Amino acid sequence: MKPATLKEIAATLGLSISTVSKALKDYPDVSNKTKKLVKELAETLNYRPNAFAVNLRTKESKTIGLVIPEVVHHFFSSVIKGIISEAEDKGYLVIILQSNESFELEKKQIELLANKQVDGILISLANGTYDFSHIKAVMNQGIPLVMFDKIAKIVDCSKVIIDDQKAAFDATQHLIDTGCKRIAHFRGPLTPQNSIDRFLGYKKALLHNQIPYDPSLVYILDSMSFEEGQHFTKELLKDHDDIDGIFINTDLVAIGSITELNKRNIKIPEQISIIGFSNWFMSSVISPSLSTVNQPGYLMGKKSFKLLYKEIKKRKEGKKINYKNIELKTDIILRDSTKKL
Amino acid sequence: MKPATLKEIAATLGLSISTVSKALKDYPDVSNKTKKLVKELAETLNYRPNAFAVNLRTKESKTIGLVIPEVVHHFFSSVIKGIISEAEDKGYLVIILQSNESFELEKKQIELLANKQVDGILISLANGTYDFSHIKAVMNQGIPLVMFDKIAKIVDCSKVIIDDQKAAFDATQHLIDTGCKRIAHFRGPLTPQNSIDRFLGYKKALLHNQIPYDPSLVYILDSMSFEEGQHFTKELLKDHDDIDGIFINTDLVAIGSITELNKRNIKIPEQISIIGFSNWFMSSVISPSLSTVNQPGYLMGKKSFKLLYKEIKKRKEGKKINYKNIELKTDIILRDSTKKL
DNA sequence: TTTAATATCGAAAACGTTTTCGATTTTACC
DNA sequence: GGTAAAATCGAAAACGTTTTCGATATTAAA
Repeated sequence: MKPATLKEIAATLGLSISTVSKALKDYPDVSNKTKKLVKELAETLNYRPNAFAVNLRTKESKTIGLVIPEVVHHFFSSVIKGIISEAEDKGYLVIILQSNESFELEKKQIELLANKQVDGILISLANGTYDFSHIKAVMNQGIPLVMFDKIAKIVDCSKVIIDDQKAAFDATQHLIDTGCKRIAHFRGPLTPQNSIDRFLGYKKALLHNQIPYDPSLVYILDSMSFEEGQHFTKELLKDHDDIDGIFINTDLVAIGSITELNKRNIKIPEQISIIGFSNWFMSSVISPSLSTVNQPGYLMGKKSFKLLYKEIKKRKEGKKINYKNIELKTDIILRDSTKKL
Repeated sequence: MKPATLKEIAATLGLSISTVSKALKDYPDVSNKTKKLVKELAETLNYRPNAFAVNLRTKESKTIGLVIPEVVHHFFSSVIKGIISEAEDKGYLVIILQSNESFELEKKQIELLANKQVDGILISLANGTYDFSHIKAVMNQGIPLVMFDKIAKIVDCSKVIIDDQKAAFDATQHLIDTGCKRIAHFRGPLTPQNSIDRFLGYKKALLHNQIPYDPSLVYILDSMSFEEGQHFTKELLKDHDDIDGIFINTDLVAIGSITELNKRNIKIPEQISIIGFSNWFMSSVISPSLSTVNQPGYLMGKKSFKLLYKEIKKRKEGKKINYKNIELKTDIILRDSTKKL
């Protein structure tokens, strides 16, 4: 049995399609009597407006697109959850696509979303993204877009981020405050902004405490995986014998590092202190538990959607959109992988 | 600047809308000459078919809906990844909604998806779901639907699952094989099928080894959280002093249990062996690392979409749909929380 | 040169909705 | 009873596409 349409309701009630439509949406120019009639019949026929027709007519789908580097990832899945719940609140659905940290894939996903005519796009950039014409292209098409977490400073659009530099500064400072003097840094790839900013925060903290910056203590990681954490810890121990602290870009890597140090019976934090970044759940349950920077994923998701929602509304009203930057607070979670103050 | 339409291309080329449409889709009844003309102009105008119009006309959106209990969850995010990648391969996009294990929310999400006219629905049921009329309702509307992992036996539809009972049997048997004689079980809530099946597998293994089944050793958990793992471990130790093994429904809970046992300096596995379920990543990095049942989330996502895709195709061709059940293989991952054989 | 076959195109309906604007009817007022 | 105002409704266009079917133009066959 086919779903009911306005035409059918109109026909059985001897009304026109237009009055039926207006009755259901409580237009002032239809009498209460017919409104009741229409609504009752709509109810019994279980009438649902055809979404495709509504989309075509109103030129909006109440759907947004989300592009993230990786789904199986504690931080990003928290963001997803925040976005979905906030979106649902406002009557929007979310299509999720992942770039696998690949520029080419990211480009493809963005185009897919543009072709599907989503009302807006939320994106966290892939590590491999070095060119932003695909982003500018969809923005030129008039599709509202906001970046979160992994952003590009060069692109003119709304963004919601944390202050990566400050967070990294605080993390490094904590290592220094607890007595570390030779502090290594496992950083991310060269391009993503937050990997740059965290590195700068690390450097700044050294400078601020008159500790000489030694480039040989900085290791550039590629995939930010558990295995890389193990591998570069081995490298570090091979290269240096005087390390007493490591600031590591991501918890997952830090956990790899801890695993390796545990294997070698190197005492954490007595011999080497470790501080991570992101506050993955598992950081609280490994041993020793990992001190880290808390990155509010769920909140970031909520804020990102809210910002996008405002832009979607402004666009519909034909108003000018002023890009906004939101910076979320981070804090340091002290656990057992760093010494007590 | 507005996006180009067929009408515009037709106008500037002095053709009709229909021939332009047909030219772009390589219909045989339009000459190569005009095909080339049309395609070139479409290219330069960067023509993209209006998705809303196509949806309305073809009555399909190339979009499916996915309802899961929880996004921030290692197993489910693996499933999501599998679904998304397989769907994209076939030209489908995925709208994700979460039920938060609530029946009411699940009902709402299903209706949302039905109203959006997705081409199909993938669902893993909430713990709280006791009635299935909302599922049957969308199926009666002709929307293909397949269940995965948390299914309901009573509903007649395609399903992809693991053999929970066998997996639980194997896990329990492994405890017995390594010398455990008083084995407790932390199970999930009463309703979900896999929580029932895992319990039955546990019981069956006891029976199979002539170990008496003691109901006081079975604890019914509600939220399957880390905290519940800690809490019920305390309860268990309070209630019994002769436990030498626990089979725990979910890794996250098992990790809570390990944390509690570690805190009390109870040696794992020497005093108490633990085996979990699902193989979350963190299970490999806590200490002691957790023996567990490997549940292939990514593969389950892929298989689920493939099954749904077949049903969508069959429906379009007007053919009858035969529901299928797919059972995926599991295996036991032996780590340090159980004794060696 | 006529006829039949084929190649090429366009008109038009349809998908189901929203919304403007004009037409008709009812009510209020003097 | 007549007029103006308000209330109530419907016709119709529009959104942009797909597809059927009929019309014309071109070619091949006789």
